[in-house]
Amino acid sequence: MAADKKILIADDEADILEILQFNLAKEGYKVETAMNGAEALEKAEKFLPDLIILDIMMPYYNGLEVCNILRSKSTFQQTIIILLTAISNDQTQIQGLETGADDYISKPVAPKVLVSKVNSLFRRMQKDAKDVISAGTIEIDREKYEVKHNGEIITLARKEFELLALLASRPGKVFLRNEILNQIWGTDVIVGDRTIDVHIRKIRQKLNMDSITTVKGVGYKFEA
Amino acid sequence: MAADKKILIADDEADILEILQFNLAKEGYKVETAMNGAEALEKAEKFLPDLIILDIMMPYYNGLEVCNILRSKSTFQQTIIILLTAISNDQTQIQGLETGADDYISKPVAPKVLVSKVNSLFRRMQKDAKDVISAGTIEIDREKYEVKHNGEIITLARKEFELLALLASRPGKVFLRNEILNQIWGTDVIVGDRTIDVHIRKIRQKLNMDSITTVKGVGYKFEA
DNA sequence: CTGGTGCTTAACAATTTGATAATATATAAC
DNA sequence: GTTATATATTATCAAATTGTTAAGCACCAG
Repeated sequence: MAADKKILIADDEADILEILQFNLAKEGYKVETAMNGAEALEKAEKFLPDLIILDIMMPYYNGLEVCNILRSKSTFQQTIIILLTAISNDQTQIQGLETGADDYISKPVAPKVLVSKVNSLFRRMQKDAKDVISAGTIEIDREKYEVKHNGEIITLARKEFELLALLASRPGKVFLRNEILNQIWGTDVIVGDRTIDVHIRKIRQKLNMDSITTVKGVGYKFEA
Repeated sequence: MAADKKILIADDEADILEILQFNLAKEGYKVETAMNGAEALEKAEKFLPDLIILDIMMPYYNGLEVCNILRSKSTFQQTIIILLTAISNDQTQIQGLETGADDYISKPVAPKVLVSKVNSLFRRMQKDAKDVISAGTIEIDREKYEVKHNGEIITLARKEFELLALLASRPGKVFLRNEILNQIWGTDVIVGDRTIDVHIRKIRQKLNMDSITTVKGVGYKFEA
């Protein structure tokens, strides 16, 4: 379940660090630790965690500062950040949320609470995350206009991209030629019969795999 | 969590309105509703929502029109706008972005999807307001109007700066040409086709690196 | 008034894309 | 197995898109 997600914990109290580390590691997460703000920043850069837990009260950059610095870097825009606060003071909590933290937990921390919060944050972020279609070894990101095959970026021209995105939007479904024409070329543009074939061919060529199946007399479908 | 953010929903179907309203209110948002375009405009002025959800197909000004009108007023420049579209047609989606919408959701809408999209948009917008963006070796300071590349200060003219800041606000995302025009030149100014290219060229020249990628037929994107 | 800067445009070059035609191959029907 | 039909493949060309350069205008500081 935890699928080797990486977590960085920063707290200046060694015993708390240990308890949290133990409990999260038990869940299957890969955990690194830091004892102050500066170290947290350093390790974050190297370790590239998916989630970071920051104690607010730490030497050399406190938790809020670290959070701020991280959030200003594009690398950490998507990283989940949880703040640990000793005081359940409203001010601090609000400040934390303004800083861009995703959640906060007030000390003392019950390990069970932390673990379940971490799990649920991962679940939530996954849903929220992004507008990408992923099917098998292929990932299609509409926003970035980018297709990845086994992690490798493949450059598709506009029509090719749209065609693939359309087919992949519903894996398994057979798209009639007319359906494809309407969706991608619109109803007022008229193109010859072979045009679709040619684009399909180019996609197959570039993806270098047979993920697009021809259903003769009907249309095409995408499958992982 | 939702910190009394205000949301306005406009749709002519009463039941959809009710479902969405219920789900968003449950999350802690303050929700108002409108059943047509004219009413949406009216309520927007009074209620001053932080986020507006517009069905595209509505009587008395459709969603696209309402979006256009709102965006032309300075009051609503910062307001988040989501379009609801019945058709998953690319054309409509692209038109929506060109009109200045921040996102679109295709019907039928799963309440959970909407809620998480709303949450993530609020989070994203919060980040975008950041004064300092840093991506890779580049640092952009909105307040000082200053760009640093490897610590070295690079002087960009205003339009150049704004263009770079826009692209860098979401590394990886492809900005359509019209999206760029709306964001930087506004909806009422009309400039020639090559203007964007020329500015892009100057930025590339001054930064002396290929961090801005052309996606032919679509737009430009910034990458670290 | 003058020189400099920023913004836009026009004109042209360079590039990429998408569509088509022509031909080959595959598939289903008979 | 042959024929008719649908799709695959390939090369080619026109159209669309972007890159580049230089020039013109507006504006501001000195």
